[in-house]
Amino acid sequence: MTVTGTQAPGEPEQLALLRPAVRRTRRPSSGGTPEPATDRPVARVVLDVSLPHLDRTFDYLVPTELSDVASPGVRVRVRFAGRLVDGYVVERVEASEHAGRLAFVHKVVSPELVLTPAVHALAREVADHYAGTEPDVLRLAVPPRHARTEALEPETPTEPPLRPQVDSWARYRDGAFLLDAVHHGTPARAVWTSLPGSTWPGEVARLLLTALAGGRGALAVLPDHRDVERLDCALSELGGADHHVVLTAEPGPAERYRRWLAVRRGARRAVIGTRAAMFAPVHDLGLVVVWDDGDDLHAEPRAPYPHVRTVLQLRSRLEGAALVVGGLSRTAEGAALVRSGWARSVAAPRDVVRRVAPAVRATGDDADDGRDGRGVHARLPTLAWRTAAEGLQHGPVLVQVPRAGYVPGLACTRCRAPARCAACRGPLGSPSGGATPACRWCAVVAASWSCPVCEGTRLRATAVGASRTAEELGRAFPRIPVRSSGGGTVLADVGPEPALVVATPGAEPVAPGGYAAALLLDGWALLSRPDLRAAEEALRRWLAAASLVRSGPDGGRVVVLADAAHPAVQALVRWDPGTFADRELAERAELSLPPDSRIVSLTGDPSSLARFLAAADLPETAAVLGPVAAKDEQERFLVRVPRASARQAVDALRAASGVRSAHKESGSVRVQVDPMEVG
DNA sequence: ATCGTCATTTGT
DNA sequence: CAAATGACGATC
Repeated sequence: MTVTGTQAPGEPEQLALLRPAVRRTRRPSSGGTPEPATDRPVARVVLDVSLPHLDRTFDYLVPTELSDVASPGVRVRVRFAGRLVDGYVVERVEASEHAGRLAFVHKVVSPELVLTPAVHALAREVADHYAGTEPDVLRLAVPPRHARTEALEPETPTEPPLRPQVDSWARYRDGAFLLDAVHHGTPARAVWTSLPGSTWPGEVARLLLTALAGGRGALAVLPDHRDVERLDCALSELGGADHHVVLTAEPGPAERYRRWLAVRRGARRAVIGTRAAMFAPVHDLGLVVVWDDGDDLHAEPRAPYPHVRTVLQLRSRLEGAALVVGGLSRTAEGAALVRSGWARSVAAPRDVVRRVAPAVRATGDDADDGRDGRGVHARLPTLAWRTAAEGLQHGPVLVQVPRAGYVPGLACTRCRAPARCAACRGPLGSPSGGATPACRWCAVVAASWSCPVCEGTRLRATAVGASRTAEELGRAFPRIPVRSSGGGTVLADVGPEPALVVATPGAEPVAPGGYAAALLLDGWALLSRPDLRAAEEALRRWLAAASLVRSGPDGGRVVVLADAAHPAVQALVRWDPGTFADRELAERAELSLPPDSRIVSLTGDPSSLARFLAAADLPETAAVLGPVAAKDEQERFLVRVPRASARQAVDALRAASGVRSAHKESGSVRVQVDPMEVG
């Protein structure tokens, strides 16, 4: 349904209408001058205009004939500064505060209520947190309209399921507590470290079904489509297939909108999906889950670059929902939530972990490990070689190789510790052409570097490149089939027969009953990436691959090619991501890095950046690092600020964006709060 | 994009 | 000194 109103009348006293309904024009309303509605004639409208200084609501008069459909939540078209723009009604009120003349709502696009009060409030907070605008967030949160789909027969609602068994959650300390809280609608918050194996989809499914059984809605966000499919299967197996929808980028716009509408209309009370599902308008939300929060797919690449974990944190608070941050590993951010007392740690006791975790050994790529022969023998330590050969007698062997294309960093030649800047602790990089190394954050040149660990003075590049090892492995086992997963072709699963399964991180296929062994190659390169999350990320990828290996005492073997003394490697060998995350958090705090401090990256052309920073009234505690050169003749600054004054700094940067756009300044400045990759 | 405001220029 | 012009900022 579309009803069209007319433009604002040119008459002088269509003012703020402090007393509506008193005004009667001479002409009947058919003549082109609309009558304002008698009941709450003023609509507050969020405009789809992403200029920072216009990031607020604007008031419009509702014509009588639109009064019934112009409810909070509908899409509208309104005249704004001479042009028609899209927007959403977010409120209907008696009178406006606006001193000037109000224009009429031009048209109600559809009576469908697409922007719920909860999502409006969430979008506002997300915009504020990320120094962005609400319309930018709404573009991520509300899918484009598909008129034909709106007209279809609506889905019929389903009955909530009975309460499922606590079951495998009993293996976790505080697992039963968590399920109980979710069932009773208590907004519990947990950072959950899942046991290895393929049990997590069932465990997440039980969480969701428990929330439904308690009469509340539920939402789970996972990094990629394969993870969503696994959870989808688990829900079906537990008999919960009718209660949820899958929101991913896969289906076309019509199907996506159909599923989204089923959620919005309350016909489905649970949502599972990838990133964009974090904004799904679930009714009476009682539980939000983010799985594998360390995966960088959880970071939205469009402005204002919100992260799933952060959005769901805000959401759980706004909507009184329980929050579960889960994964096989644990991020420093997750550890920080536990440490601050905001969330509870849910993990299995050590003896349970030891029973189910595969046996992991580390082997350096140094000569002391001993090598024999030529070709792959020369490039692979004996232990790794033997593990693969023995594993292939019993089933498939997984070989994890890092994706090509990581930016090489610099490390100490002697002890291989990643080289950090003496001035700001940022990572050192080598400008092209092999010139003097310089900091990638603050651009200070490291003319005379010495290693703080071993006092070595020479640096070497830490390039990634040994993926060819996998091909050579294949040639070394001529009768064994080699399956490849990664890049364009990602396999969901492989058979139980012996095979070498070469996969890049995140693309590991599942093997029935688990792999007989896994080789995690190029550990050194992963660990010395010039990124503050390099170690955490390496462990996350290793745990993900190793958890696909047969568990228990007679289970599979895992070999990682990395220094056994490195904390991330020790955490893998001992299967103890919790302790590692605590350590990582403490280390980052010492270096004033996230999540202890907040980092905001500012990218743009040099003159815009200079004016922007001059206009930003940053707190005293903020450190401005840079500039360093970025792509397309741009520069980048990092603003580093302690958590306590982070909000003040972000507000200041948002205000500076407002000033910039109000003055119609040329050029652009991209503001990214807590970017995933720093370095 | 467009409209209104206010300062400045131009015409008598 | 009034009318015309233009720069600027808000935009309901």
